[in-house]
Amino acid sequence: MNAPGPTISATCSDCPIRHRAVCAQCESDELEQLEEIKYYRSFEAGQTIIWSGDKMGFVGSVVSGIATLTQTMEDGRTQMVGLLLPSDFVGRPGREGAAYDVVATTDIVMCCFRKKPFEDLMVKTPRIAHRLLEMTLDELDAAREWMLVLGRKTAREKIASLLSIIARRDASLNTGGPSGPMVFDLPLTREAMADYLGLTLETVSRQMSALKKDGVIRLEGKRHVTIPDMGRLMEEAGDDSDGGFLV
Amino acid sequence: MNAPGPTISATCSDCPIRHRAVCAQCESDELEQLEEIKYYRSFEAGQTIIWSGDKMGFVGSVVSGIATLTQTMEDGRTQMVGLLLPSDFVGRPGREGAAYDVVATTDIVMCCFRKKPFEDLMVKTPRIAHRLLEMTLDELDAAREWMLVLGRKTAREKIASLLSIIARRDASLNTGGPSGPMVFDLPLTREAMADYLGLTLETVSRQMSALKKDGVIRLEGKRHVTIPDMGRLMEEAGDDSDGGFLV
DNA sequence: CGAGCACTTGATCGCTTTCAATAGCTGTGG
DNA sequence: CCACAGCTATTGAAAGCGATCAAGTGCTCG
Repeated sequence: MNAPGPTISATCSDCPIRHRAVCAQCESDELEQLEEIKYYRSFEAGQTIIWSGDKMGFVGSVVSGIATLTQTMEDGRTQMVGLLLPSDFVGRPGREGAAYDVVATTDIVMCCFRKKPFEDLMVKTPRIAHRLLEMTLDELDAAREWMLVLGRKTAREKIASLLSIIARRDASLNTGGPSGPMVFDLPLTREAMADYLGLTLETVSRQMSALKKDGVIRLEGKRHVTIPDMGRLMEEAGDDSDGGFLV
Repeated sequence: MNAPGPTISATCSDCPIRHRAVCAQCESDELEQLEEIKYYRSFEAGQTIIWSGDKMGFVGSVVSGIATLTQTMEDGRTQMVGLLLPSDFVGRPGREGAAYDVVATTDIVMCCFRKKPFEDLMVKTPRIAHRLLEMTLDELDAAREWMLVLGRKTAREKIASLLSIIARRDASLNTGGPSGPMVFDLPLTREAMADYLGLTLETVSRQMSALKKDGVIRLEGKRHVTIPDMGRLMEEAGDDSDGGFLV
């Protein structure tokens, strides 16, 4: 089996993703019902959590760590189609098989629910279904934003877009305001960035170097990134610099 | 105002999209409630139905015709992020402004619901919320499929992918089985195809000519397409030819 | 110290874009 | 009835960007 991590505190009220995950709107009695069908699983960095096409026995939330959703063509070309961060939901109620590979990028902890009981619970508690709809609509928006990046942006703009997305998400989890320079660690290898952006890893590397040379980003080691001027980065991404969050 | 078409029969039971739209799972009493808040609107080909950023007063379903969802960058580059066919849902309950431009590609009829009453109804009737979740999950799958096309396929594969998608959707609406050659009219201009695929219209035109020369498709006029061998087209699209619908 | 891995950098190739000219079709008006 | 504008689509030639092929660097771990 796979449970490399230490024991995890099992009460929902202590849960770090309590107010952002699929259970966010649940009342305490509903939480108790969820608590009965939930269990935690840990995966190590690099492990495949779910294989595309396999039967899925569970759905669940990412508690900590990062995972990716990828599609692969017969000849091996791959495209990442989702980046799963803490509180993101995995699995599709109502479908038997998985449509994508889910791979742990870092060590990861998931809060899993057996699929059938979860589906039953969804019918009984509209708050869960409602929250899931909300999250799915957000994911759809993110996917469409990404289609613009994939279809119409240059390599340089793609890299800048990815960096600005990671920077913003990091900011929303940590310090409140994007005041002053932003600093974070890239959670992805160059290859994973390439799979996300529809590029080769060589091009990713070249554009990272170019952005560094032009002073748009600063790099310490390969992964530690500093953004001195967020507005500048967003210009490079081809986005409006006045940070309009989706209207 | 805009109502070029003839009067439209207003009873849900006669509705051509009754069993596929957001109302598909409703019982007759629920339909009656929907009937009270619904109204039809018609738009002519080329008309913009909703401008990105505008306040949306309604949500609704496409009854007949085709519309597109597009995003535009400041410098004018555009990417289509959705293709709306009959029964598809437009609008996002719970959000004020529109995130994308919605444009009628053909003359189109929509079944609209005022947003606020629809949102109230959604809370009261789980069947509507459930169906909307189902449809949103399907759209998310389609968007992710499209991310693979945009990120990793060649121009030739992109064209073949688009043609096979249109051919399959057409088949599911019309005759039952994909037996023998498939015939349909392209609902999109070369430019719209290019916006869908992240290509230029010249490249679209060249690849259409190439597929025609190689016997993968036949063309009469600019828009009337015949697919002699669907398996061949799917190979050209880089998909498995044994028609596996998403596992 | 050497193997393995992630990443960087260089040189070349080729696909898609860009720029440009032309064809075919439809509707309008002299 | 034909000329012409306006639009969509096709085709050609040249340029550019990212992919591909190929070394080489730097780090970690045994």
